[in-house]
Amino acid sequence: MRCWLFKSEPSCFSFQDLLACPHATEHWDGVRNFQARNFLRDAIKIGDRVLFYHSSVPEPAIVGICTVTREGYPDHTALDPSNEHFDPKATAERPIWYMVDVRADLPLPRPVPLAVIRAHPLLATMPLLNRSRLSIQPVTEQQYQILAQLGGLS
DNA sequence: GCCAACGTTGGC
DNA sequence: GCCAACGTTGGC
Repeated sequence: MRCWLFKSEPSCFSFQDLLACPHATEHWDGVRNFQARNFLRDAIKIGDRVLFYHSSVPEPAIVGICTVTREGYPDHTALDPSNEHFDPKATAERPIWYMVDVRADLPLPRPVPLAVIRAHPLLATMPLLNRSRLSIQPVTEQQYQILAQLGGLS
């Protein structure tokens, strides 16, 4: 099972916001980092698991589990001049930026704080800890199992 | 508000 | 293609 971690500032879009969407499904748009774009466009597949991380809050933490419901497709917000993520270099023919759709599955019974992740030897290698700009990042199966257990699942 | 990390831009 | 400057993210 492939697994990913998606970061979001809850003041912008929270896990609770995702849960409240119709069918709990929403577009994950607005990503403007090439490495993250490559994951969205090429690597993330339907059915992949996603850990939802809240950043820029007093206690940053992984707070919920999601599933990918649609694979990478052009991020239309890049073409909309009125959108805050507008990119004048993007065109319909060469979209540059991509997004996926995700569905919220369940909140973690016990959110896993960043401090706990940092303190765990097998989690301390996660890009989360030293790649602050990477908002979409891969998680190994082993890391996922550890995080699920720390989060109160299984 | 400060600062570390690091991606992007642009001059050469 | 190198590298300095700059901008952004995000923890604290």
